[in-house]
Amino acid sequence: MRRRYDNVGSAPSARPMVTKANIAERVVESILTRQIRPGERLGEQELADLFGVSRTVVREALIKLQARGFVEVRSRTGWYVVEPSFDEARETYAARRVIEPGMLRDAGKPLQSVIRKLRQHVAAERKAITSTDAGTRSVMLADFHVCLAECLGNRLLTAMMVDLSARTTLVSALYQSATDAQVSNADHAAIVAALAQGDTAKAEKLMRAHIDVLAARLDETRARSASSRDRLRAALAPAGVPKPRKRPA
Amino acid sequence: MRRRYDNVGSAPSARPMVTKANIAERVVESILTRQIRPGERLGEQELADLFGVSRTVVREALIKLQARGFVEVRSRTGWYVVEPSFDEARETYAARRVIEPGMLRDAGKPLQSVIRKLRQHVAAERKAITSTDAGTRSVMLADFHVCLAECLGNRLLTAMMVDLSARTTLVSALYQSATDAQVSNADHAAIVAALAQGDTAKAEKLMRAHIDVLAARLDETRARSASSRDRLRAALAPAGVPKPRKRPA
DNA sequence: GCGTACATTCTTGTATATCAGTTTGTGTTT
DNA sequence: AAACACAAACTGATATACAAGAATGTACGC
Repeated sequence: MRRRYDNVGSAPSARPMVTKANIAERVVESILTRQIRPGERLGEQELADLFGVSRTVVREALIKLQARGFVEVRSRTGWYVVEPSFDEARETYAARRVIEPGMLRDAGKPLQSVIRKLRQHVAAERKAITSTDAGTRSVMLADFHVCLAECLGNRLLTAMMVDLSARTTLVSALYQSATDAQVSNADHAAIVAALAQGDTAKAEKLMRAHIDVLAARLDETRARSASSRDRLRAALAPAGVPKPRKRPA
Repeated sequence: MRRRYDNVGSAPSARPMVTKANIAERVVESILTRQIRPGERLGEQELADLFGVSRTVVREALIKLQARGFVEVRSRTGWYVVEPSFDEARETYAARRVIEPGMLRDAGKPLQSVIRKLRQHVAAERKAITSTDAGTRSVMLADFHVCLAECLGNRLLTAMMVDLSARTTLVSALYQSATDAQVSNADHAAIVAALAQGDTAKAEKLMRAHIDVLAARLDETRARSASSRDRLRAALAPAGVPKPRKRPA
């Protein structure tokens, strides 16, 4: 029988000793990389088997994610990644429009080290854009905003930005086509530049514009959901669309 | 044996059918009314007995509260209401300074019904001030900020403000003496007035000043904690303070 | 008297068992 | 063939059992 702390110390790690924090983290990561889409089902037993723990641990992880607004539970039916409504999608960007420029406004003259770190991030973004992996790319772009919060040194706001990032990814999966990474990267660079020269007002303005551009790309008609119901509605469009012929026999 | 849904419909309610949402809600309420102080212990079994449910339900409620930053768990020792550090206290106000004026900025010209509701709230505050109950009073004042978020119609930001309110209460319990309700109420009134005449810029400014006043009242030396360790440090001051004489016997 | 080892108790952490609602498949009836 | 009734399987919700660690009280050795 496998002991509990197999992988502590120098043990060659039988299995990675999964905790509920790990599970929650992995789910959030998968949301960010779009490996998990809105509406996707996350069964307790399924995850328990996958991670090799009891349903209890999985359940507690899911409850945490529920509190952060990433999943919801339909009683005796299943856990599902949330599918923000179009209204909620707008509210997500509205919240970011409130918080992010606000952070910059109160930033003061950032330290040299902060500027450096942000520049590094923007450079990393640029490099990532050439990479073929669309997942990495969008994670990188989203992470800029978290990085910013982190750099400005408020843990509360950073946590909020982490959650807003993931939520934005979900929203984007539902209501936006692929975003232009080049443009976003340029925006980020401009914001950092303004910050570097101490012009927080300008940085604030740029950030607002940046978010508005993103929000403007919300497309209500898109809504290609992964949930059975909404996906159905999209697939079984009531009229106008040419349907494939019925199979002869 | 008691059936599960005794209290639905017109049943005279054997017991109130407590869910984990109820428990979490009650704890937050108690934090807001300062019936529960930072550092206070919340044993799983204790709460389970109190609410008449199993530890499982209590535990899940606590995990939710943990995700919202209200409680923390020390392994195999117990759950405790968080005691924000002085830095975290400042960050709490910093976050509010970012979010609340930002909300007002993006508010646009609020609807007449919104103005009315806010005025009602401010009036209710004024009335509550004369009440002797200090708990009700501070809950009311804190709720203004939530009410504002709610009125401006962003559920995400509202949820954030709810959590920030509770957190502010905890911070206040640790690092602030009783706040001047009169002043706060007047500030709120002024903000609503500015909002009513469509001057969001002014409202924004007033809000920033209001929060700054609150934040300025943070007193690091105060820190009268309920946690054993910190309370000890305060009680057993190492030197300088006159100590009561030893008992003769 | 003092310090340490040990045992007891208390608390959370994890797993399992049981309960109850939802969904879905099937057979029956009309 | 369609509608309905019913039953079986599946899933989360809750309670309980047990394990493991932390804190504390106690007895022992010095």
